Amino acid sequence: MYVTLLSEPTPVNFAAVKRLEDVTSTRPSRYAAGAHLFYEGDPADYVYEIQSGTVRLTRVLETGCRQVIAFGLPGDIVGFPDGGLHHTECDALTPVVVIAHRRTALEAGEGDPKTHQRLFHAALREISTMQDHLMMLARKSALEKVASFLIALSQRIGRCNGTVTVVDLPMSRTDIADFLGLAIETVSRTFSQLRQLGAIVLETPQTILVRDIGALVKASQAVGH
Amino acid sequence: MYVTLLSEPTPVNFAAVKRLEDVTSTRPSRYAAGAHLFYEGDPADYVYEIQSGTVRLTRVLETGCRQVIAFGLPGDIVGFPDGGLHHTECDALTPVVVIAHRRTALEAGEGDPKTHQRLFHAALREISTMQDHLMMLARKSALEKVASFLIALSQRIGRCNGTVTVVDLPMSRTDIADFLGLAIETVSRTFSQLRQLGAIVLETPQTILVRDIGALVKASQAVGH
DNA sequence: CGCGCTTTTGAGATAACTCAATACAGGTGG
DNA sequence: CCACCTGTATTGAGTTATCTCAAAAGCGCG
Repeated sequence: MYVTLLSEPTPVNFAAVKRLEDVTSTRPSRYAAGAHLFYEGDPADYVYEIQSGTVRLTRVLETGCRQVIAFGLPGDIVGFPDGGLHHTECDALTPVVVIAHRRTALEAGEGDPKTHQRLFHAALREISTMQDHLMMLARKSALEKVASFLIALSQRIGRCNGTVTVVDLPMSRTDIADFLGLAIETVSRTFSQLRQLGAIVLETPQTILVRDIGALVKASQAVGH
Repeated sequence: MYVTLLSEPTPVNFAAVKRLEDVTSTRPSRYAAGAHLFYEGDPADYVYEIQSGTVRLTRVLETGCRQVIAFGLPGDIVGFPDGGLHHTECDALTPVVVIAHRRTALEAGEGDPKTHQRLFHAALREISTMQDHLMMLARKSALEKVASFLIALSQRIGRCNGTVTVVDLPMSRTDIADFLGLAIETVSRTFSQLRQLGAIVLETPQTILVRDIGALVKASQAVGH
C-alpha cells in the first residue's frame, strides 16, 4: 500500500512509517489532491472517514476500462474490505482530511464500541447506497442520471446562497461519466440540456448553480416501463 | 411484515405467530415459491441465510419500475438492513429453505460470536458483490452481461454432467432482464446469439446446457474503452 | 501569445429499445 | 385424449437514445 501524505510542495510516501507510528483512530490524516489512499488488492488496514474534501473510489476492469464506484464526500466512510483486502482503488480529488480507523475497529470487540457501531452501520448503509446506484445505472436515462447526481451532490456539498444553491464539482466530466455509466460527451450534452431547461447555470464548468430545483427533480424522475 | 410459511396446499400467513414463537437462529424455515420473506420498509428482524432454493431481491421505483437487485442462491445471506429497515423486497422464486438469523446476531456482542462473524463478513462481501454488479451494469454490453450472468450462475448452481454443465434457471427472462438492466427481448435475443455461437444449448427455456465455457468467457469479456 | 488540457458542440453510426407478431409449453376442460 | 387457452419466450421490423469520431471553443499556464 502506498500512502502519500500531504507535505507541500512534494508529496512523500510514508506507508511504512505510518504503520510504525501506529496511527490512532482519532487523529486526522491529510492527503494531497491526486494522492492514493489505497489500491485494489492492498491489505485493508484502515477504513477512512472523510472529514473534508472528496475522494474517488474506482475499479479497473482487466481490460483497462474504469468504473467510478463512488465519490467519498465529508461524512462518508470508505474502504470497507472484503477478505481483508481492498477491492477498489481510492484517490483524492481534492486535498482531503480523513480519519483512518483501524480495520480492527470495524470488527467486533476491539476498540471503542461506539466507533465500532458507527463503522458497522456505515457498512450497512453502503449496501443500501449501492442498491440505489444500481437502480440508477440500470434503469435511468442520461437526463435522469445526471439530474439525480446533481441533486445528490447539491444536498451533500451545495452551499445555499439566497435563491440558488452553489455546487463546486470536485470531479471532472470523465469521472461523472464513469460514475453514471455514460460517455463524457453525453454528460456534457446533458448539462447543456439542463441549462436549457433553466434548471441549472454553469458559472464555470466546475461551478454549478442550481437555479430551479423543481425542474431538476422533475428531470430526475424515471418514467418507468 | 407478512411471512408465508410453506404448508400445502394453502400457504398461511403467520407473521405474528412467527414472532411469538421466537424463532431461533438455527432452525430452518420453509417458504413456498412466490412467498415473500419481507417487503421494502419492513422492520428488519432477521437476515436470511439461504440453504436451498432461490430468492429474488427487488426494489421498486416510485414510478413502478422494477429492478432486481440480486438473486439469493444457496449459501447467500440476504436482507441486510439499513436503519433497522429492509430496503428491498424479497420473495421466493422456488421453494426455499432458509435460516432466519435474528438481526441482533448481526450486531456485535449478542449471540454466538462465530455466527456474528459470519454474518458480518457476508455483509462486507455483499458490498464487494454489488460493486461487481455495478461495473457490469454500467460498462458491459448485452452479450457481455448475459454471458457473465450465465457463467456466475453455472458456477453457483450448475451441475457438471460429463462434457456439459446443466443450469436450471430458477428465474424468468423478465427477472434476468430486470437484473441486467436490459429489455426482455434483448435477453432472449442474446440467449439465441449465445446458442448460435455454440456456447450454450437451450434444452428448454429454463434449462441451459453450457457446451463451450471458453466461448462463454470470451463473450463475457468487455473490450473496454 | 501560443500550447495543452478539459469541455462543449456537431454529425453519423449503432446497440438496444419498442411495438407487434409468432411460437412454444403447461394446464384445463370438453 | 385432444383442443384450447394463457402465460412465457422467441423472432421480426423500425425507432431512438446513446456512443463514436471529429472539430471547435474555453481556460489556465508557461
